[in-house]
Amino acid sequence: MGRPPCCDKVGIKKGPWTPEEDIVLVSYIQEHGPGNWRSVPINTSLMRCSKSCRLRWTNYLRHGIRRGNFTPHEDGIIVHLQSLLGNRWAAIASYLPQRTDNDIKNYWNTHLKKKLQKQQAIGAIFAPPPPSEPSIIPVAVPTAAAGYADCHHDDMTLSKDSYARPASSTPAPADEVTQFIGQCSPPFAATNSDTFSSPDASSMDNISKLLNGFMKSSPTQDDAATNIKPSLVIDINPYDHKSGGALPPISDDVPPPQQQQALTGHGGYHNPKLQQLSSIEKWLFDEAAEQMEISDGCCSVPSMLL
DNA sequence: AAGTCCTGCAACCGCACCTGT
DNA sequence: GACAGGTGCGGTTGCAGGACT
Repeated sequence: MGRPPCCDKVGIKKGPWTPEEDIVLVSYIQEHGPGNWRSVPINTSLMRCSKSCRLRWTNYLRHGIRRGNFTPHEDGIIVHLQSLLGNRWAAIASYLPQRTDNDIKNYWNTHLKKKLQKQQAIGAIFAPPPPSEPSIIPVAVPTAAAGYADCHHDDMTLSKDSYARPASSTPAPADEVTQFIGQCSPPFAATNSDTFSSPDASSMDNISKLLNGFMKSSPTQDDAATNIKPSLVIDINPYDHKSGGALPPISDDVPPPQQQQALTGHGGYHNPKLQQLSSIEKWLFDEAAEQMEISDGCCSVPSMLL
């Protein structure tokens, strides 16, 4: 007997999610927690396959997600990590806890890749660029704070070299990642208050927006929207709000096994290099949680630089 | 103003891997 | 150890909205 498809092709809804569906999914996860995706469409009225539910949650509804408006610092991190790790978006996303792998992947494909191509073209004509010339790749914080300057300069050289490396080729050795991390020591990880205060708005905004849309689309709700919203939104993610620890990277607030997968990335479960990377990442997050203070949301700037 | 092209993003698909039996 | 089910990841696609002619 063959393995049944992940979801019946018949009767499964595809395409954009409606606010109503989002609410059903959020409500279910709020009650049962993320995971066990197979049971989600079974136990809800959602006519979606489990994968679709998981994707919707992890990429859009999940707590603590920040959307759009990538900062120059995030740009730099993504560019550099992409050069080091290749297209391991999940691994890269683990350094940016408030970004999803899909978001980063899209951003890379639509923005950063073009920037880099442009830069390469310019570099071919004007190489080497004068040090004072503003970089097309905005790696460092706008203030050009000294704390990131060290990271910045090597970013450029290393990245340039690395861009020639096919994305699918062998990722950079873990020690190269370590070096990068050591140079920059950026606040990759969100701190507690970072994640649990203002960025909450990201998730809350997501839900609020969809609720607003839902209310707008529901003629019977009208002015009741503002009254209903809080009760529905109130504790979208009961698992994180009161927790004291740093938000695990990219996890769905799930137990360690999935975190581990998120850290090691796709296909890296038994890859020694990536296992090493995983420990580096753990260290990174621990250290960052201790040292870094909050700033504007995701990639916070150390207080000393403010 | 209308039509076409381009861009960005959400979502889907297929494969790889893990886990439990 | 083999197998089946469940989950995660990366690549790709399709659509909506903006830009351009």
